[in-house]
Amino acid sequence: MARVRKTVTIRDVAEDAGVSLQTVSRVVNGGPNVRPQLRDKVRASIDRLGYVPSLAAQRMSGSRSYIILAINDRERTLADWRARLGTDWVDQMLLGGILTCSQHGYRMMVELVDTHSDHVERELGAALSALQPDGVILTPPHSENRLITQLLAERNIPFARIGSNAPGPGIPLTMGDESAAHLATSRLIELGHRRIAMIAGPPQYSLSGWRIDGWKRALDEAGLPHDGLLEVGDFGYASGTRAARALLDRHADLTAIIGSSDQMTLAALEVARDRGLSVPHDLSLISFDNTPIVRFSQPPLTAVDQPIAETVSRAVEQLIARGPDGDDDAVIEVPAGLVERYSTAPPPVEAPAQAQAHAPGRA
Amino acid sequence: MARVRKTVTIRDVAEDAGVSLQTVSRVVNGGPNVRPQLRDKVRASIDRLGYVPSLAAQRMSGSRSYIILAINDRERTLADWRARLGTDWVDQMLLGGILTCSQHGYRMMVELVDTHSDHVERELGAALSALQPDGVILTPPHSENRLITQLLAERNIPFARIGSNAPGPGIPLTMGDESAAHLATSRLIELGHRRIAMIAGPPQYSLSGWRIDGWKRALDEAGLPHDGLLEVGDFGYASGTRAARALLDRHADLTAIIGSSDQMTLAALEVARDRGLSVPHDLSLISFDNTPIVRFSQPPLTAVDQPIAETVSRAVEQLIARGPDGDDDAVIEVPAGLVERYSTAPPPVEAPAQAQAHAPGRA
DNA sequence: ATGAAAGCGCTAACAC
DNA sequence: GTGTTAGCGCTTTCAT
Repeated sequence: MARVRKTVTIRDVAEDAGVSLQTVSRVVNGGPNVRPQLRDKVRASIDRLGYVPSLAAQRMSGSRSYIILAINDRERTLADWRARLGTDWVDQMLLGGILTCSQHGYRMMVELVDTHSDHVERELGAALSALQPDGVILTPPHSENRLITQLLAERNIPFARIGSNAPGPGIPLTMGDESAAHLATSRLIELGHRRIAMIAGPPQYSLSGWRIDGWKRALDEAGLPHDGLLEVGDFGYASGTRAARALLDRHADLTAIIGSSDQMTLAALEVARDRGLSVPHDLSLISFDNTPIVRFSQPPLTAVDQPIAETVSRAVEQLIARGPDGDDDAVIEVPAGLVERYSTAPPPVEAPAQAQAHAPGRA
Repeated sequence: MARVRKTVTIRDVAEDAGVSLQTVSRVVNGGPNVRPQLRDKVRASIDRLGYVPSLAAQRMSGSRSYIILAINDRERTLADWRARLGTDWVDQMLLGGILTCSQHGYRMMVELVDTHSDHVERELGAALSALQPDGVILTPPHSENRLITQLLAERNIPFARIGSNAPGPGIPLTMGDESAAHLATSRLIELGHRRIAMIAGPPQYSLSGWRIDGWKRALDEAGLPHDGLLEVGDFGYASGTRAARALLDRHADLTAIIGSSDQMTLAALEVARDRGLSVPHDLSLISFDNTPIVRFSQPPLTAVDQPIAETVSRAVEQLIARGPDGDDDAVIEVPAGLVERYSTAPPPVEAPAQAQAHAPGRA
């Protein structure tokens, strides 16, 4: 049994280069006080031996762990993965997170923690103790969970709150939900719509409120009404169905709906189809999220695109740059964009015909 | 500035319980030689203090790192994430991986490494040195990359090869590609098809060949021809378009195509549409992968479902169970299933009408 | 069945 | 500028 090739350690490099451990360490970490000549020599040894510092050892010696931990809601994430509906939130997080982390020599790990559970603290605490991350990224609905933010603050671990702009510890980042909703609503108004409804997300999410605010503001600015035009869902398909039905029942003159999630908007599309309403000719739809499937619905949905990758990337940068101090004040806003597809058009000239028979699609 | 609450270490527990460090360690790791009485006492202290061992320290002291590293092709993965086509390969890996890892007290990390690059060794070597994972999961095309498997074998790190059944080090796992292709083809034959083409994946992927084998076997068993009915793509959309056109040009009597990826099959669907061929009435289509979007095409595609989560889960279990030894022999096969949707039907009674005008969909 | 001692690979603090 | 010393938190020996 051939002896397994031992791991190359800092000691090997030191010997090879004929210097002390400390010098190697300094070179590796770009520390000062190393003569260029020696530095190059050490570098050469490092390359030749293929030395890479052990994360564990670095962590042990009291320096950083070089780990950023991204925390997602366990229940929702698992449900998304299992449903296979193409929700690519986690993928986009990884895209932004892994790339930016690796640029700084960090790694990103993802952890699922249950919000609803009363053992959030245990769960999260365990992850923190085991991993000892240098930074944590919180996503809704964790971003504003007091138990979580307090725990992080107590342990003095820098963290980012995505989808939260509340004061307090942690770096707040948003995707400009108010502006995005305003933008979407304005676009609809521009197209000529006067009755624009919104299916909002659940109130536990701050961004649900921001989107309502943006919608209302655009309506107000145009002197348009919004009473009775708001329904609240839970981001899920079924709630979208309920909401769309209620809205359509209540307002015969409704010509546009903004849904606060793809699933709810897709549900609205289905409700419209059931009622013989053509989208976008009788009813315009704008969605939030812009997950892959809205490009494949009939018609493809106009949607507000959440810049998740970019936001996570920014969060990582902040976490790494700021380190353990806590200048948490300015909210970082990464603006969302509006992707226009085929679910938006000018409203019908007359009120939409009730259940007009229209060209049958398949099914 | 209040002193940050120090991390709870094994020493704290030892003091609290009035025992030695070693005893605590034994309790934590389920070691033998601890009186139940003492064990309970220690456990109580652990709970009270909320002690969780530091991964880094565990790793340092020569025991396991409790990390499983999943390695994906950098280029392809980033392309998928950026394209936002709903490819959920990584999500499914995480679903299977994270859950199974956490059941055993492990964590999963994902790393992107570039196959094509000549610095595979450096890239992968660096990740291994930094992370020192207890196990590695390779996915195609890495699974059969000699540079990678050799490196892993040399370093004596247990690894799983997903999508590879070659002999050699590493635990081989497949998703039964031969059987799946056979199943899909048989189903088509059962429906009455006699001319069944295949658009295969690139030859660098073993599974491309297996799928061809399964298709041929089913054809042979039914006494059906397969000459001229095979085209090779690269899994991408454009290659699917090319292949479908070639196939349709060559065989006026073609009534079914099996595509070795969703993108290629979706491309075939588009080609059929362009030629006025109705799917499934003129042409049946079966896809491989079953990513979310094939449920939303018109019509939704019948597809072979790759049990990625389950396969990764099995890989993790093997890695953890086997440890550093290497009984690498039996191929573990996690069978794929066939999800029947609406792209498959009996072939037309006559040869399909050339460019028959059919009900216009949107666009 | 339990404890004491040594050391994993690295960096911070302090010499020189 | 560079080397030496001490420890990080844990698990291994090895005693007892």
